[in-house]
Amino acid sequence: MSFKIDVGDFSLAETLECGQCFRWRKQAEDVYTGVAHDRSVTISQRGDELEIEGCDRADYDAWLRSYLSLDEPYDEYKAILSRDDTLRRAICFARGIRVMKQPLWETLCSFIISQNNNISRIASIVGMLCRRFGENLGGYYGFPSPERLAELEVGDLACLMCGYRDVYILDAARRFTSGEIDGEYLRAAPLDDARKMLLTIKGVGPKVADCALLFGARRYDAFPQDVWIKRAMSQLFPDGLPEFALPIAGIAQQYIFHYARKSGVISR
DNA sequence: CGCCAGGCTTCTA
DNA sequence: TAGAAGCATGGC
Repeated sequence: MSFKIDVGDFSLAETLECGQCFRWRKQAEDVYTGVAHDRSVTISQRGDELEIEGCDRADYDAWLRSYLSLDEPYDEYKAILSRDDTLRRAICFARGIRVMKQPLWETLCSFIISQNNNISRIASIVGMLCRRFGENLGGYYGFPSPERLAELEVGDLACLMCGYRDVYILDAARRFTSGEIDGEYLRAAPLDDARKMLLTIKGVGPKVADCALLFGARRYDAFPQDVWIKRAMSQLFPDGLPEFALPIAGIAQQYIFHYARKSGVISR
């Protein structure tokens, strides 16, 4: 069973391959399979049409639409950001990118793994983490809960081959389980206070904290700065982003990140 | 062999 | 308090 959805100004490939998520696999050109909300979903895009398998329309309305941020006013966001010529160029380079809304724990854990690592290996470690510790949902696996991981010892994570990040994952899982890390607070508190809460986790610094806030807590004012963004900022925005962009700096961040990595305009 | 990857912790001056 | 070394692993 499958159904179709019309979308405008959206690219499945750009959205899933711009480095914000790690559980989607390309099956063919513009065809991707991933696990979201404990379902294995396959999405194909042809033009402005998505064909969706693995969930029904009610699921789309309940969570998939929001997961892909198809419920967000991107025409408006892009119009605001395009007031700056450089931002407009970055957006035009990959107009179909949307910042997804992923589960907080999955996002935090994935970006802890991401540190000093490359995207393909991040995806491989996350995949292993799910296969080994996630719930078997019938041939595919959910993302393991913090409670599940919190009961493990460091040695149990050796199978992930994630190096020194094993202790970070466990610390995050335990702090999440204990309630010290509170999703509601992260979504509602002033950005700096939310960031401070995340920074108390071992192995979580400013970059990972901002990724968790942007991708996992819908904090569009968070602005993760990795090596590519730092290069892009010094070369394109030496005085920082224009002020009107700051409330949605995180949206701008994703266009800049992709532009910096793929356009060839930014040098190392 | 070296360098790099969506960094962070720890040590040092 | 700023800056550099050290850190696991794998691809090139």
